[in-house]
Amino acid sequence: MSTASADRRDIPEATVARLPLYLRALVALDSRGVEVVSSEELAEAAGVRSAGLRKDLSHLGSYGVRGVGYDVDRLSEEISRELGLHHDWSVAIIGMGNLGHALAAYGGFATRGFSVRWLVDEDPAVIGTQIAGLQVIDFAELEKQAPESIIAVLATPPHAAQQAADQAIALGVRSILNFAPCVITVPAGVEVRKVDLATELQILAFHEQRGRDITLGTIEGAR
Amino acid sequence: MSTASADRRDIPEATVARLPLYLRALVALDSRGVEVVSSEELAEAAGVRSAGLRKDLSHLGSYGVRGVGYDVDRLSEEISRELGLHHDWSVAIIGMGNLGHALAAYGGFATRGFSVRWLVDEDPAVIGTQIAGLQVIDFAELEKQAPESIIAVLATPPHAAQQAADQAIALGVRSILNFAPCVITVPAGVEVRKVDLATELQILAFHEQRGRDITLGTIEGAR
DNA sequence: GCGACTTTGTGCCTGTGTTCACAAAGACCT
DNA sequence: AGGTCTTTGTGAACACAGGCACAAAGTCGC
Repeated sequence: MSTASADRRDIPEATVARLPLYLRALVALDSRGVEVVSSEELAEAAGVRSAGLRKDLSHLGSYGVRGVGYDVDRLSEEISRELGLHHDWSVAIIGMGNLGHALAAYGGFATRGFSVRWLVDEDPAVIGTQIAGLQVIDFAELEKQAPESIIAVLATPPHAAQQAADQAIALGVRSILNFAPCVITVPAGVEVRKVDLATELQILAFHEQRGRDITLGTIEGAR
Repeated sequence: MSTASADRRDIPEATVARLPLYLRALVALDSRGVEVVSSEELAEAAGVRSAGLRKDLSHLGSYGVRGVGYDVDRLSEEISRELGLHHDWSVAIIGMGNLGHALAAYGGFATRGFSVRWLVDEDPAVIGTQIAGLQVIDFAELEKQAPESIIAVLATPPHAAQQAADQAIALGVRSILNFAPCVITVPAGVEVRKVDLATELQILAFHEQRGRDITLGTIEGAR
C-alpha cells in the first residue's frame, strides 16, 4: 500500500545488470507455457540466489503475490518497460571485419529488442557490399540516415576505435558497446560498455592456473 | 624487504579482472618504446583510477620504484606470470555458427597468450570443413586429440549449450567462456564466464532510456 | 469464515571493493 | 652529502553488494 513508485528511481547498477537475465529466463518460461513462477524457480533459471532476485525485483515495485509467486507475463512486461524495450532500439555496427560481420549476421538481437539497421565501415572496398541483407555504408551516409537515438557497436581494430567512437558521438550516439580491445575516451553523458574476449580468457586462465579446487572451499564431496 | 610473497595468495577477484587491462596497456606502451610508467599514466591508459591501480599491483608484490614508477617490461612479466600466460593456452571453440566462425578467424587471441587449436561442431555438414586453417572436428575426435588442459569457448545455439558444456567437461575442461544466451549448470571446480551480447545492449538501453544526464551528477559544464 | 501454509518483501549484518590522503622510500639536483 | 621532490604503497573511512532470516500478506482447503 505504500508508494512503490517512489523508489523507482536509482536502481542499483548490479540489479540493472541482472534484469536482462531475468527477462531472458522469463521469456523462456513463457514459451514453455509457464504462467506463474516463484522466486526460487526463477532464480534457478537465471542462475542467481532467490533472496537476491527478490531484492532486485523489489526495486521496480511489488509485482509478486505472496504465497503464489510472480506472473510471468506481467513481470516480463515490467522488466521490459524498465529496460526501455517497449520500442526497438536501432543499432549501428561499426567496423566490418570478422567480428562485425558475425554480429551483423547474428540473429540473437532481434528477439531481444534490437534491430541492426546500419553497417558502417571506412574501407572503400567494403562500402557498398551487402552483408546479411544490409548495405555497408560510410559515416557520411549514416549521418544522413540516422535521425533517432541509436546504439553503436564498435567492432573496429583497436587503432581505429577511438576515431570511430568520436565520429559516432558526433552523430549523437550516447551508448557504445566496444568490442575493440582498447580504452576509448568519451565525454560525460556517453555510456560505454566493453567486451574484450581475450581479457575474459585471461581471467579464466588465471583461475585455471591456480588449482581452483584449492581456492574454492565449497566443494562438497571432495577430499 | 618484507616477505612480499606471503600475500601472493588470494588476489581479490576484482583485481584479477583488471590485470588483463593493465597488461594490455603495458604491451601497448612497450610497443611505443616506453620503458617506465607511473601509476597515474598507466591508470589513464587502462581506464582506471591511479590509487586503485596501485592497490591492485601491490597485491602481486612491490615492483614499483618510488619517485620513478614501474618498469614496463618487468611489470608486464609479473602480470603475465600471475595470469599464467607464460605458456600458451589451447582453446577449443565449440559451435561453428556465425559467432564461432568469427571467433575462429579472429586474430586477437594469439597475441594474448591463446591459440585456437580445435573447432568443434556436431553438424555432419560442417565437420571436416576448413575454417581459418583448421579442420572442424566432432567431440569424439577432440577427445582423441586433447591431452592437456584446454579452455572451451561455447558458441552454440542456446538449446545446445548445456549438452556441449557437459561433453566438454567430460573431456576434462575446467574453464568455459559461454557466449550462448542461457544459463549452463556445471559441477564445482569448473569455472564459467559468460558473455551475452544482447544483455550488454539491454543494459545500455536502460541507461539510454533514463536520460543519463539526469542520473549522472558529474557533468561539468553542462546545463 | 477461519486456520494453516506458502511465498514475498525487507531489515540487518557481513564481506568486498573503492576512494582518500599521507607517510615512507627512493631518485635527482646542487 | 644533504635537501627537495616525485611517486609508491597502504591504513582508514566509506559505499556497495550479497546473504540470512523473519514478519507480513495473501492463498487455499475445509
